[in-house]
Amino acid sequence: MTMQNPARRRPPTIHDVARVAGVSRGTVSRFLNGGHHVSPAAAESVKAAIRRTGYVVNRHARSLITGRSGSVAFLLTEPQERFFEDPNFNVLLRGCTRALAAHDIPLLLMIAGTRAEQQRNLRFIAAGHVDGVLLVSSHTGDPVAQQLTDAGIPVVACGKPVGRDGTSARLSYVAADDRSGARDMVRYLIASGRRRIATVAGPPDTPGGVDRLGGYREILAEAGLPPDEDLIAAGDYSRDSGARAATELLTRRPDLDAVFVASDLMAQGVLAALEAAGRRVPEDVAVAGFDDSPAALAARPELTTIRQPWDRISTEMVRVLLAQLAGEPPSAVVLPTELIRRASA
Amino acid sequence: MTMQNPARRRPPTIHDVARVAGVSRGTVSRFLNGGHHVSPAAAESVKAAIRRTGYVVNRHARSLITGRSGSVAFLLTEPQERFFEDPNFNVLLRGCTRALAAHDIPLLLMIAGTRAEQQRNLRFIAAGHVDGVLLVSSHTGDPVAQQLTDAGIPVVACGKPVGRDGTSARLSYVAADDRSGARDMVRYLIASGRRRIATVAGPPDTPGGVDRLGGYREILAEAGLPPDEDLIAAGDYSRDSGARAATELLTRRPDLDAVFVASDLMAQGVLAALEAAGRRVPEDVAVAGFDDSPAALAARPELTTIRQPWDRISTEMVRVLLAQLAGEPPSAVVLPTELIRRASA
DNA sequence: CTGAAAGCGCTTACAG
DNA sequence: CTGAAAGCGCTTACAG
Repeated sequence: MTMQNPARRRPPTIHDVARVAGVSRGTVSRFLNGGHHVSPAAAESVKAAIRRTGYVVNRHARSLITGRSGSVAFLLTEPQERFFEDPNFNVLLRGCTRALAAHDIPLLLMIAGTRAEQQRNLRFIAAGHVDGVLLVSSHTGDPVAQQLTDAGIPVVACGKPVGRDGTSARLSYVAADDRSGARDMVRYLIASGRRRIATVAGPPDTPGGVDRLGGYREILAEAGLPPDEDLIAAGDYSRDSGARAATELLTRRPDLDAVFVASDLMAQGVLAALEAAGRRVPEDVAVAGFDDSPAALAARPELTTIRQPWDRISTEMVRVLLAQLAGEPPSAVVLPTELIRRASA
Repeated sequence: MTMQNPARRRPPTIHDVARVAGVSRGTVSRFLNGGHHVSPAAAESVKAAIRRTGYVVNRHARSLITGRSGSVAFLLTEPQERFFEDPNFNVLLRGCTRALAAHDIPLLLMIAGTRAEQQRNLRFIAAGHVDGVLLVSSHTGDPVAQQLTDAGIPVVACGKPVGRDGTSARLSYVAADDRSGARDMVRYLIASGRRRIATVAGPPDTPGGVDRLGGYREILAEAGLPPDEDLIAAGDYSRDSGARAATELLTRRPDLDAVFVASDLMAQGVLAALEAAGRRVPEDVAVAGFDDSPAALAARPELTTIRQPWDRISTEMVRVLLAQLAGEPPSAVVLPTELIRRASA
């Protein structure tokens, strides 16, 4: 770790710019930081000097004095196997990276699947190496959000935190309207004539697991369809768990004519199980997914599903975080979903 | 951007540690940087003082003086639509993040799909804000690798750069053995009795596009099968392009009995086109993919494919980059692939 | 082995 | 509006 490439010459500093512009370093710095208290003439010559020298601010020096790093962490505490398999993750990560880049803010990617990794990242963040955190973590048991807010770090979570109590009121979040999306889909299934509608829910410690199931129950009740726990199974958002849940549902209720599945990936598993059982989709059984991920298009038949506005979710997360960095209080943003009709239902 | 959370008190500095340990700041710093020229007794008291104060080094101050940022960029110059859709991307990104985290090195994620984004990121990197770059970019026309090495930045590319000339000899890379993987698969198809073996190649300006096609041609020749350009089509690694290519191949050679496809995603498209044409897989036509991505398992039937060792690719990329940061010369690493048998061939 | 001191590049009151 | 100066927290020769 000792060698420095000799071809790499030392970049120009604020001092070089000041000399070329014929002003003091303080004036250059003031120009860089908003241009207040800088005369138009001075501003002009500084601008020209910056161009001429190719000056780029040294963020380390700036951070040392301001106490802010100018960067943001994208922290993934989800056990990575599951979430990295989720195509939504890419859209979210890309969106956040882009939205931050528009503000010249680098994104540090941090993965904390294990407890040890969580601690290491927490120390790093608490040491002030990032100004704020975009948090992706959907499980209740996860103490990271609380620890971060306790440490005074601005945090914006992706998805509604489950089991929020009073102490976590400081936590901002951005989420799609899971409940409303579920309601739309089940209403659609009923409207297309289905009556024995099963569901494969997500884990009960995730917002998607709770609210999508809640919406399903509500619409069934509103339609006067009797509640039936035999029509309800749960998975862990993986493809395999969807297949297992569907097999179980078919055993309990062989007469089911629709399955509302809480994720596209699980819906792929449901399709496989239905095929293995000799059921035709959508003729015998309608299958509806959730997410409108690439998995929905890869499925055969292509999935009717609920689109989550991932592009907007990512830009909103960044917007809310930057607002907090600027001193505004935490806020919650819930975004509408959209029903996408394809071949499976 | 002005408010500082008042609850966030100033973290301990090296000065606090020195005071508690009863030594000078220089001694603490020497302890932190390898412990050379520090007596065992001093080391002990410093260690205790660090624990007691909860000291964490201020990386900005360190970077300011060492000229090194202690961080690394993961730079994606691929037009993002395509590569973010690629499930391999996740595995690679996660692997690199983890491998770097083991060395306490943060990863900055940078996306440069457009020319403007490339320039912005290039400026950021050349300004010394990262020590090295893990580069993902598979297209020849892409000047980023050259610009980075010209600027004296250590770079490790993922995949063999196409059209390398003498001037890019400084560029390290880590890649799977595409040619050998393609040879294995075509040999397997021949061994299972196929004789009219078509291929859907990748873009000719990507290493996968060149070497997988090259391996295909070689084995056909070695087996004494006549070369036939009608059996060769190309896609752009997207699912749709695979479907289009397969449709074209079926028109030109309706008698084909196998298709070797240069990616699993394109193979999904090939499967769809074959199904639409009424061909059974693998009975009428064997289909083989490449990558062993999640797409291979999502396909129906599940794909026989070539596994790329993405875990090893990512750890090797990080190893080679760290070696370069330590002063070692660039190097190339080519990793073996593995044939995975499933239902499609 | 260890301390005192200089300096990395920047920002920010403080005077003028 | 602008300059001179202090200081952010650290590393590194330099003496001892």
